[in-house]
Amino acid sequence: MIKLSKSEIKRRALVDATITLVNNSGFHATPISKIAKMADVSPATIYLYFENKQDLVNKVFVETKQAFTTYAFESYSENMSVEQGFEVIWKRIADFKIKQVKNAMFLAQCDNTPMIDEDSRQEGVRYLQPLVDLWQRGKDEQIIKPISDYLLYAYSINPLSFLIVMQEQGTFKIKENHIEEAYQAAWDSIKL
Amino acid sequence: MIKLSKSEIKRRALVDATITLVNNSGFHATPISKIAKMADVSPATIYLYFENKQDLVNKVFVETKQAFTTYAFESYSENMSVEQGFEVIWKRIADFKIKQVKNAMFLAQCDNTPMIDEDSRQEGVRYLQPLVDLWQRGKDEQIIKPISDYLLYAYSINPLSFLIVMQEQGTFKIKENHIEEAYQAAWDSIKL
DNA sequence: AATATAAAAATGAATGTTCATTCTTTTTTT
DNA sequence: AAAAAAAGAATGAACATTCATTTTTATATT
Repeated sequence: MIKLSKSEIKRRALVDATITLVNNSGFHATPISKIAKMADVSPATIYLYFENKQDLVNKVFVETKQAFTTYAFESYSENMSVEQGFEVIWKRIADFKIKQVKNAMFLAQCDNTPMIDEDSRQEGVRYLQPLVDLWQRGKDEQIIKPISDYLLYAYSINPLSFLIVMQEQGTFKIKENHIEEAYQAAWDSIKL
Repeated sequence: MIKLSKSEIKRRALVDATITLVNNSGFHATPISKIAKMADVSPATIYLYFENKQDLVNKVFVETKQAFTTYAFESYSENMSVEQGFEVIWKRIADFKIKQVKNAMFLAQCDNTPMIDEDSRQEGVRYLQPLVDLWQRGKDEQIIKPISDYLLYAYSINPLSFLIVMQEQGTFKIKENHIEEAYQAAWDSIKL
């Protein structure tokens, strides 16, 4: 267990409070004062860690996206077959979204909202490069449909976000067997 | 051409301004004063048409969702085969999202954000009933995978939202042939 | 048809609150 | 005892909503 410095603990509390409150009320409906209170810190202290409110949310977004993709590619290696690679990545993504619902919800809101600055949004996209590369290989080897990466993403990865949002809104509960079904649907829609 | 009353014209201008500005900046970052200005109306006038800012956005959401589903089911009839019915509905939805990007964007933001009150959100869901009924028939006739409606939606309908959002963020341009590809991927992922 | 009058619709300015950010002082660490 | 970190209160701007008037519309009367 790595010992965190006091300021690192504080910073994480801020990041965590931001995610929780933005999930509940949205970015602009969440006052700095509330984030400070939840992180048990003075409002002024936030400005020692971040330039301003916008910088705070941008950084929280980029860091969360990075944590997400790191998790997603954890058990993937480039010398796997395309099908195996995709399965491994897909299932890690599913795993992340189910185990870290809060973070997944936050990312979903960021992706569909003008809340994050364009630069940070772009940075978030770049972390997905390994998946894009895998798809390219899949197209070259004629294993994956020769369609745009956006279509591939829309049909194989993005649906999970929708399911998580639905789950959080309380209308739908994801069960064990759903994951396998969802994976099959994902692969069916992109395989050649 | 139906002649609209003066107040109906004004109301529509308000609805339209709301959608435009919420798309650009998000709900809480959009002041009533700006909506009023864009609709060429005094801020006070908004309160003659809507109870308050929250009521405004709730109503705009419900009405836009209704317009969307009316459009979606326009050319569908219950005596079509399951496959034909699905194709017809799917393509109308695609059509709506491409031709009415602004409205589609707005709905996507509403779906992923705590901006809309729970009641209005629920009301929006109810309009999709005909599609749910069609899926039930498809499952009974063993044409569609026996999986939850949420999974079916996630894999066949929702991906379009993602594509539209990407298109609007300027990273991706939907082309004619994409639609057919996307439809195939949608059907592939839900058919038995 | 023209005018007068009442009702309705719309307005711009005022109000009070909320909030991001800054400033000065205090506490903690080195 | 100096430097760094944190705090709480103060500041000023932005905003949703309301209020007192003005403008427009509809109706009635000549």
